Amino acid sequence: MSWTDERVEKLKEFWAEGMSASQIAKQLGGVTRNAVIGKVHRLGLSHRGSNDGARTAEEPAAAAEPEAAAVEAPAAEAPAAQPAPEAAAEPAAPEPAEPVRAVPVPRDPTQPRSPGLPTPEEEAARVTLVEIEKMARKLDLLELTERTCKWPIGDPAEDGFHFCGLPAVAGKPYCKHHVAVAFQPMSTRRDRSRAGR
DNA sequence: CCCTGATTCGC
DNA sequence: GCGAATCAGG
Repeated sequence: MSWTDERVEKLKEFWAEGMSASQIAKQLGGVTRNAVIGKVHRLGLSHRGSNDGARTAEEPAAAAEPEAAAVEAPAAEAPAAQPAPEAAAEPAAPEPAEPVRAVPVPRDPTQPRSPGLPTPEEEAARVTLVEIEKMARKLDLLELTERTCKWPIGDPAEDGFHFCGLPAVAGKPYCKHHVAVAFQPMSTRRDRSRAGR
């Protein structure tokens, strides 16, 4: 791969957004973080903190690039409710390098659930969640990596919001505990709706 | 050990 | 110009 115009543009964009070199490298593909860093330096856009004379592209989350826009909250799944097929084989599961507020919290353990179906297993899962949360590393958004559990804990809008942060299962965005609750196969759903087939 | 960016230097 | 290897650090 070479530094085409587009790729350089993305590089600038990502770098400006605060992505790490390795993250950018993964995003772009075909390059290593070293390549990215090298290019960044050659472009003279090192210091991210201070904007140089030229105005930098500071699009919050430009919907320009489909790939770039693919920066969805990895925890966008509805935990304990439906399996997330995305984790199966995803080329890109970029870290949220931007303020994520659209994170569907796994449910505040203290809050009652949907009145109607407190499934025994859901109940169990929920109880388990609070247990897991107790041992969470409580990582900040910026501290997340591909090897840390990205299970959100708390309300993103609130103060003590954090992520689980325990070692993530290889290839999945969550730790083994949260994988267990997040990727529950359609189970104990004995309602065999005839309509289904 | 995981990760970060910075620098060097042969290509 | 490029980027792997290396360095220096968290």
